[in-house]
Amino acid sequence: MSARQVTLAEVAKQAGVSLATASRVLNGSTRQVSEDLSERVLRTAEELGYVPNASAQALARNSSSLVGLVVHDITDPYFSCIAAGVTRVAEAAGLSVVLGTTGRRPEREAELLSTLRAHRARAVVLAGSRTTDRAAQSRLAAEIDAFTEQGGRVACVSQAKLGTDTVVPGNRAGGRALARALAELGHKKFAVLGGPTELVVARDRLAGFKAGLADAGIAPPTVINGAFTRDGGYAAAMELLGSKSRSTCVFAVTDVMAMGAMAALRERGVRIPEDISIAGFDDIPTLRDTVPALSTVRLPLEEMGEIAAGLVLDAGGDEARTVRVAGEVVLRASTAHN
Amino acid sequence: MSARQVTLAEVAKQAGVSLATASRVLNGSTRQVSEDLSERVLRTAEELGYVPNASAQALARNSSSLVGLVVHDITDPYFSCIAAGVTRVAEAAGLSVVLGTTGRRPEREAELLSTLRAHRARAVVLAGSRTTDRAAQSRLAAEIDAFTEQGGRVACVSQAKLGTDTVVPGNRAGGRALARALAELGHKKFAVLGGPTELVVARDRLAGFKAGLADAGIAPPTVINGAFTRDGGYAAAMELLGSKSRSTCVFAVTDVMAMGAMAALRERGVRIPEDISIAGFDDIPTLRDTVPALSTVRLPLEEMGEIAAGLVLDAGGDEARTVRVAGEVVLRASTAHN
DNA sequence: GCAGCGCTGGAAAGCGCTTTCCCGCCACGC
DNA sequence: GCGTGGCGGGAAAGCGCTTTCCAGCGCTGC
Repeated sequence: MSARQVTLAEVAKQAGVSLATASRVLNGSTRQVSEDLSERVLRTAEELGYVPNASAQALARNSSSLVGLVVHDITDPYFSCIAAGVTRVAEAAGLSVVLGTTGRRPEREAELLSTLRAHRARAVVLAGSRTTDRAAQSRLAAEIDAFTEQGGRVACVSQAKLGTDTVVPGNRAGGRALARALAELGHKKFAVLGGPTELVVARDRLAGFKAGLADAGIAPPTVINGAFTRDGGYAAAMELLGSKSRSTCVFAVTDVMAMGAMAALRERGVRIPEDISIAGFDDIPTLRDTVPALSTVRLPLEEMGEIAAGLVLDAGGDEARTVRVAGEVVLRASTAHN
Repeated sequence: MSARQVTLAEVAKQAGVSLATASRVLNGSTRQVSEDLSERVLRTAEELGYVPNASAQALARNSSSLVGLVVHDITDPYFSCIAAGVTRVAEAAGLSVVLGTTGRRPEREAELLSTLRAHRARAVVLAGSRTTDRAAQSRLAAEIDAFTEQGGRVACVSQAKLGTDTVVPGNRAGGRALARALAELGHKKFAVLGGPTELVVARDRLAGFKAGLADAGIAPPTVINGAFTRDGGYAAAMELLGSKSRSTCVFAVTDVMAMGAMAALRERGVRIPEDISIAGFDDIPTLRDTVPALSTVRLPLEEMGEIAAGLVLDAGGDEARTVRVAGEVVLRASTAHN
C-alpha cells in the first residue's frame, strides 16, 4: 500500500521536460507551450495518473480552491437547501465546499471562520442567522476582517455584516404581507410563535408581521418565544394553548416550527384550520406535501445559496453588495377564513 | 487590505526562538520545550494573531485535516442527517468536512474522490448509494484504491465496497420485517414503489420486502420503479393508480418517495389508510409530524453518519470493518388493518 | 575525572508546486 | 550583417511549515 503519490516532477522527468513546463501545461498558465511538448506532458500525466497536490498548489499560489459554508444545522431543511445552492455553484466553478456547523452556538461561527482562514479558503458563505449576542458578534466581525484582509471574500445570507456581500430575504416584508393576507381572511386575534429573541431573522419576521397587523388595524399578537426548531414550535404552541389567548390564527416564524406547533395542536385536539389557522415561513420543499398544506411565505432557498456563492466567487468591486430576494405569500389549506 | 498573513517565522523571530521551537510549541510535537520559551512563543502567537497555514502544514506533513463527505443531494433529509452525524464527529476531532454532491450522477462520485485525493483528505465517507452501473463502479473502485494507497481511509454508508469500512443498515432485514408486520395487519395484495433498478439500496429493500411477503405466504407485489425522490414516488403512485392493481397496501422504499406517493393518492381521492395503507423506509425526522403519521422502518441516520466518521477516523486495523445497524419497524397511522 | 547519556534548542533539508528570471533561438528590419 | 524583440524552455527561488540531524549542556556512573 501507500505507494507514493505521483508528483509533477515525475511527470516532467518522464515526459522529458522541465518542471516549469509541466506545470504550465497541467495548470492554466498564461504562458504558451509548444504543441508537442504539451501533448507529451498531458499524455504522461494521464498514464501516471497524476493528480496535483492541492496543498502544494495552495501554498505556492497562496490561495486554495476551498469555499467555506457555515450553517447552524445541516439537518434543518432551511440550511440544507441553501447548502445545495452553494455547493452547486461552487462545484461548477471547480471549487470544493467545506461545511461547518455551529450547532446554533454563535461562538462557533468565529471558530469556524478561523479554521477556514487557516485553510486559506478563498471565500466563505455564512448562512447562520445573526444574533444580538454582542460578544459573539464582535469576535465574528474580527474574524471576518482577518479573513478578508487575508484576501478571502465573505458573503452572508440574511445577516448584513458590515462590509460583506449579503443576500437578504424579505423577512420583514414577507411577514408583513403574510399578516395582511391573513387579516383579509377575517382573523382578528393573532398569536406568533417567535424564535429566540436574539435571532435577527426571527425578530425581523415578527416585526414585519406586527407591522402588517397594524396596517390592517388589528391588535398586536400574543408572542411566545421558543427555540428555532420543530421542538421549539411544539413547546411554544403548548404554551399558547395553556395561556388564555383565544387567537384564531397563529404564525410560526419558521415552517419547521409550524410543523412542531401543528403536532402540538393536533395532540390537544385542536383542528387545523377549523379551530385555528396556522402559517409558517420559508416554504420548505420537503414539507410541501403535508396535510393540511401549510400556508407560508416562500423563499427561494436554493437560489439564495446560489446567489450568495455567486457573490462570493466573482471578485466584484470593493464595496459590499446586497441582493434582496422577495418572499411570496402562499396561502394553502392550513389557513381558513374566519 | 490584504495585510500579509502572520507566519510562523515572524512569531519565532518576535519571540526570539528558532522556527523549530516555535513549530514545536504551537503544534503538538512530541518534543519537549522549556516552560519559559514555550510560554513566550504562545504569547507572541496570541499577540500577532497567528493562524497556521493549513496548506503548508498539509504539505509538510503530507496529510491534511480534511475529511470528505460525498452525498447525492444534501437537500434530501436522508443525506443531511448522515451529514450531520459525520460533521459532528469530524469537527469534534478538529477536522474540517468537505462536502461533495453528485446530483445522483454516479460518475461524479469518482470525480469527487479524485478532488479529495488532490486535497490529500485524510478520509472520506461515501454516503451515496451504490449503483449497478459497471463502468461507474469500476472507475470508483479505482479511485478508492488510489485514495487508500495514498494513505487515506474510505468508509461507505450502505454500500459495501471491497476493502472499505462500511456501515450497513439492515435494508433487507428491515424490508422483510416490515412486510411481515404489514401482512399481520391482514393485507394480502401489495405494491412496491421501488427506486431506480440500479440502486442497490432500493433493490435490497425491495428484495427484503418480497422475502417477508413470501414468509407470510403472500403473493409477490406489483413493483413500480421510479426515481429515488419525492417526485419519483408521486409518479410511481400515479402509475400504480392507473394500473389495474388492486393493492391494499403500498410500500415506498423511501419515506421521501412515500410522501410523494401520498400526495398522489390524496390528489386522486384515495384515503389513507382507509382505502390504501402506505409505508416508507428511513423514518426521516422532519417527516415525523405528517398526517397521517407514516409507518416506516426507522434507521438511526445521524448515528450512521457518526459511526462512519468514527470508522474512518480511528486508524483501525488493515481489514475492512463492517458495522451493521438494524432498522426498526414503526407502525403508525398510515397503515391500517385490512 | 571522564565517557556516556538524555535532553533541549537550532540549522537546514525537504514537502510539491508556481513563477520569476534568464537564456537561446528565430524572424525581422535596417 | 547585425541589432531587436518576441517567444518558448529551463533553473531556481520561494510559499510556510515539519522534522531530522547535530551541537551543547548538565548529569550519572564507574
